[in-house]
Amino acid sequence: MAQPDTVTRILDIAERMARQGGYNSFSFRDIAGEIGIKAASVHYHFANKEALGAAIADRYTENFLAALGEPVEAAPDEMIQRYVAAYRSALLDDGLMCLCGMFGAEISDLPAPVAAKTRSFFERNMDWLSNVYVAKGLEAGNARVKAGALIAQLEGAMILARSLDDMALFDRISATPAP
Amino acid sequence: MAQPDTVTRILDIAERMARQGGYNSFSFRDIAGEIGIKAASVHYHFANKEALGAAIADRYTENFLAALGEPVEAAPDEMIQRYVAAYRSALLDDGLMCLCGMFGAEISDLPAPVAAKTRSFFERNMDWLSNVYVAKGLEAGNARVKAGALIAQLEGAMILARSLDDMALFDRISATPAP
DNA sequence: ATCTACCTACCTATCAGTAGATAGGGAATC
DNA sequence: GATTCCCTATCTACTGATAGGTAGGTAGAT
Repeated sequence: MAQPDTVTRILDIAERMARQGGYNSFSFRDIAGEIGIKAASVHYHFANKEALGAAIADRYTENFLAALGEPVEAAPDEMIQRYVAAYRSALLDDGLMCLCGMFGAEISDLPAPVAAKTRSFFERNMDWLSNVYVAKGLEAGNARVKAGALIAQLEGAMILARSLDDMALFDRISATPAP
Repeated sequence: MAQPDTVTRILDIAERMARQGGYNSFSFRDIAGEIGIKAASVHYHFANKEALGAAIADRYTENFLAALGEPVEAAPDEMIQRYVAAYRSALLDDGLMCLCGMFGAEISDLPAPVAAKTRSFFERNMDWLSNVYVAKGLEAGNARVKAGALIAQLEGAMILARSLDDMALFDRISATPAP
């Protein structure tokens, strides 16, 4: 079997629940129940809910960026394709919303540490994509807006595809300039 | 004073709370407290939470589409501008997320009636915008994807602008083609 | 006399969080 | 080699707050 350790299982379950229904949709009780331990035992690993929320946002960001590699690792167009593919995988392989897209929508209601990690996800993604667009020849300011436009479109495309229950729409949108 | 009636106040408060933190962030208790009545009295107007959730999604959709007018009311480019302005107003005038963007992110965790209203918001918006793009000369299929791309970008731009606390980013993104 | 819009008073379920006990393992001490 | 001690990971048992929801009553207007 080689079950992952308890901390990993807590993070996995909390992340999955949060990516379905947001910050208020995961609970210590449900997580514990799924693992087969008691809710109080989850508190041994994560002092409180905002610590767990921040932990899943942090892990999500690290994994996401690690999967992307360095922004200058290949030709800019290939890196952009890779960026789109990362969202595509989150949507289709996981069958879930982007965690930070979800938290981003809820940002004004999140505990400060969770909001900060969410913001950091977008800042680091903006930086990464800006570097790609700069490598493609854009001026820094324009690169940043272009980065924002792509991130926005991909987050929105996830929402739209899931709401309309039409996953193929994600691919069609992510290949289309918006305005 | 001319306070709006209780039903309207309930809807207003529930909508505002939902647009901040999602479906799980508004409660009969909080709504009642803000109006100055008891939680049980809110149940007189809305039998249960999913009825209230569906009601705010429905009212939001109707108001949104009413503000847009008919898709062929003016030149296509002007209608697109008007569409962008509707999101801009939701973000900047209200200072809130789009209700259905929020519900769309949470769609897999919503009670069926609320999910249906959310889906309906996007379907009707897709129809409306598709008509604009058709009027602009696009073939129906392409118009639909173009519509999806713009809706996605605007929903995502709201998330991004709020997460990065940079409202000007919304305007820059909504004027920029994404991929 | 009925309807509207509220009320009090309650229910059961769930929430995050805490205190204190315990079983087992490993390491240091005798 | 046995004993002591501590650490880890869990447990039981609880708290106070909050959730959605219900039953039944009531004052005032039509």
